[in-house]
Amino acid sequence: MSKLNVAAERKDQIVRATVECITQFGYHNFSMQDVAKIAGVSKGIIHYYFLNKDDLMLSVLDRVASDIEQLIHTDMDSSNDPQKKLEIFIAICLNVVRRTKEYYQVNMDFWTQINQKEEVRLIIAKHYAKFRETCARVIEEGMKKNLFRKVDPLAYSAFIISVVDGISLQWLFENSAFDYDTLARQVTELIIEGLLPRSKG
Amino acid sequence: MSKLNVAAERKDQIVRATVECITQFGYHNFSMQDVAKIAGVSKGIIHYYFLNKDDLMLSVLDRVASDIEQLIHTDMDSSNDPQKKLEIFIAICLNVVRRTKEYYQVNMDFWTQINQKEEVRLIIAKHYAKFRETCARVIEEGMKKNLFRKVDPLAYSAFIISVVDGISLQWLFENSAFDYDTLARQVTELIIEGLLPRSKG
Amino acid sequence: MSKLNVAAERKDQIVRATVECITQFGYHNFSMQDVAKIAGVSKGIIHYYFLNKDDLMLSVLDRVASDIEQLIHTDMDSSNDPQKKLEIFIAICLNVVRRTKEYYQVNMDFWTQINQKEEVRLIIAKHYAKFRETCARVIEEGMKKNLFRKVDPLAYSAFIISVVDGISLQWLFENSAFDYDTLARQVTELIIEGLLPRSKG
Amino acid sequence: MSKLNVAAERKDQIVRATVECITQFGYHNFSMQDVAKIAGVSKGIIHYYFLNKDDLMLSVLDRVASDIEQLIHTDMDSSNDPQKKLEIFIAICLNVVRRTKEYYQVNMDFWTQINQKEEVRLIIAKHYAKFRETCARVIEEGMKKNLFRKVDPLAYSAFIISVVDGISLQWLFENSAFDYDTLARQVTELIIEGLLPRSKG
DNA sequence: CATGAATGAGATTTCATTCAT
DNA sequence: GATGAATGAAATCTCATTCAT
Repeated sequence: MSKLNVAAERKDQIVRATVECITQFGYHNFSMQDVAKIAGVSKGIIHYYFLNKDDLMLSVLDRVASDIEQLIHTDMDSSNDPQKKLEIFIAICLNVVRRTKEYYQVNMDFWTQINQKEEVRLIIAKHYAKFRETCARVIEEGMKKNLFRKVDPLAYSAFIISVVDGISLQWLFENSAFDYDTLARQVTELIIEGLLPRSKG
Repeated sequence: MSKLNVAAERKDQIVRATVECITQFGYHNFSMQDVAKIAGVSKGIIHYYFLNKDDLMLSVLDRVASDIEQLIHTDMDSSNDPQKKLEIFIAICLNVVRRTKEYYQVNMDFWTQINQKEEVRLIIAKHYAKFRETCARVIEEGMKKNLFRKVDPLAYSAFIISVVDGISLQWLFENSAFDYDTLARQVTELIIEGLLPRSKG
Repeated sequence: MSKLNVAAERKDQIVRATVECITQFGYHNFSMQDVAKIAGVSKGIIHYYFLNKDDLMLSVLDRVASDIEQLIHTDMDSSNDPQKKLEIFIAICLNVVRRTKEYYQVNMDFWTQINQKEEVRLIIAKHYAKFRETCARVIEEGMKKNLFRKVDPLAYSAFIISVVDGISLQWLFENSAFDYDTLARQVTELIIEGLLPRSKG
Repeated sequence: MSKLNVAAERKDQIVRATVECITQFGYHNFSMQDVAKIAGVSKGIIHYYFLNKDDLMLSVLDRVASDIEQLIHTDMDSSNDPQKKLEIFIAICLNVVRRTKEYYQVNMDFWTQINQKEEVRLIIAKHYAKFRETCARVIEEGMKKNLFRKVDPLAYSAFIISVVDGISLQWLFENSAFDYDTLARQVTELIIEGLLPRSKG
């Protein structure tokens, strides 16, 4: 393995260990020592690959965000029908919190940093912008094909993402508050209905 | 001032200083010393009134949650029309994050604790349950008056709250991502539309 | 009740509460607050009656020491035979640790202070001197009556007290290390034997 | 120096500094800071080598106890005569408090912990059990050789140790209360006499 | 590259003592 | 006499970061 790959491998190893730490001990309850132990490396080497803890955390954020993104893109390309695509998008987003509750929480942990660390805010903002973009392009496609009525694609995307985030949150707080699958079906229907051309009264 | 009031006053003073600390330094970046300085009291007295930092934080959560609740209830009672009431509910919720961005963020900071501290999770869950309940009762009223179509009131409430939470979040991450007022109008319309009786095709 | 009595009563109340605290929480693990709560008085009043915590502790030492002393004197006066008297003395001393294990431990807790607080050392020294004196006077009486052989009364007293203290200690460390009553009988016999006139070989 | 030795050396350094602190400031009147200063290391490193203060204290107890033990064993093996051996045992024990007054006091300081910390009690109990064992084996040897009369070896050992502990204590409280050497000779004689076969009257 | 011993700042918490009421 | 709110010093312990090896 080349030197470059060794470095990449080590960094990955450490980032994964950090994610593990966050999910296991909580965002603010783990030490570099914990990361080192789980990664199976020495404490010193972490500071060789990462400037400091903040730097490491930013790498974690990047990793978590792109993992979720990749998840979505992979599945969405399986259909050509805009409505189907949207339904898949919503379904995947709604499933993230259930399939990888920890990942969603790690992600959420970073939200609280936006006020103190502009860099974190920027990454999250970029991430959400991408999401809206992805969603908006599908809506535009549907509008072009006259399958959807005329709406502001980005605004409607923000609406869609709001719903999935909001539902995920409420479920995290109390997962017996409602039947997740039923609610998922209902909100998907509402979202799609809102896009369909209005029948003349 | 009577002794009883002194205690209440002091507790309030400390809780307010803590909120100030969270908004200023971040949830995990302030010390009891900071609270003491901002509250204008000694470090020791905080532990006289609060068992420990956790206990203090729970008081802060309680305070923030009930402040938001009160805000909503006060304004909602100004109308008798279910649709109007819902519109007010949505408007207020959507305004919380803008009028008191700090409050919303402090509130959000607690979300990340739900995995580590069951007590925090329970308080937040209770808080959201109340919100849904408030919302659901208005929907039920609208259904009874045949103004709304038949829906599951609690599920639809979860949906409404999802939207306002999700929009608020995205706005926090990047408040130039969309025009807040326009989006607010649009999602309100979508939410209300989803409740209105369907016109026969 | 006169003012003087009120003061004495309060002091007694506080000293007793302190003894309770030591036995319950350990010599160094209780606060003035604990004393106040158990005594049923306010924290402030303790400092009215006692200069500070050290002063209070000295009162406790006095109390504990004289309680044990009184216990011994009361029972020893029941006989006139020097040998009987000594046997009673030994029996009572050996019983202190079993009847009031806590008292013996509180007493012991002060031993560790002798290096830091001369005043404590003096009180304990005085206490032990009294013990030896008490014992020595009985030995002298026995010698005068030709019941005991000629020994140094104070030295032999030190020996007697050594035995009862040492046995008590070992029993405290592990009360299943030996059968206490059997050992008590044996050492008593040895002590008395050591005092009896030697049979000519 | 190898890394393994560095750790051992550092631990030893810290334990010795702690003993120094106890003798100088008293068992409960020294801080980790004090230990650090005397050991010439940083505060942090103590917690690197010892889990916490309790852990450090247990190491100190271990150290003190085994030091005393070693002292005894070294000297006792110089004779083969059971009576001589016992006399040496008694002499050494009685000398510990004089030669290393501090050591004896540190040891004593732990006694007061037996009620609060079972682990401490167990170590002390084990320590005393060893002492009795050592002593008992010599007595058994003397009995086998018909030099001593028939006694319960462990019980008599408890008696012997009682005497030396008790004498040591009284001397600590007031070292002018009696002439130590004279008393030492007297009690040794009494102890040995108690073991010799009784002359028929 | 890699280790882990070492540092020292800083956090939470406890508590004897004071003092206004 | 009596209260208990308030203080502030001090203690233990954690941990990111550095650096000699």
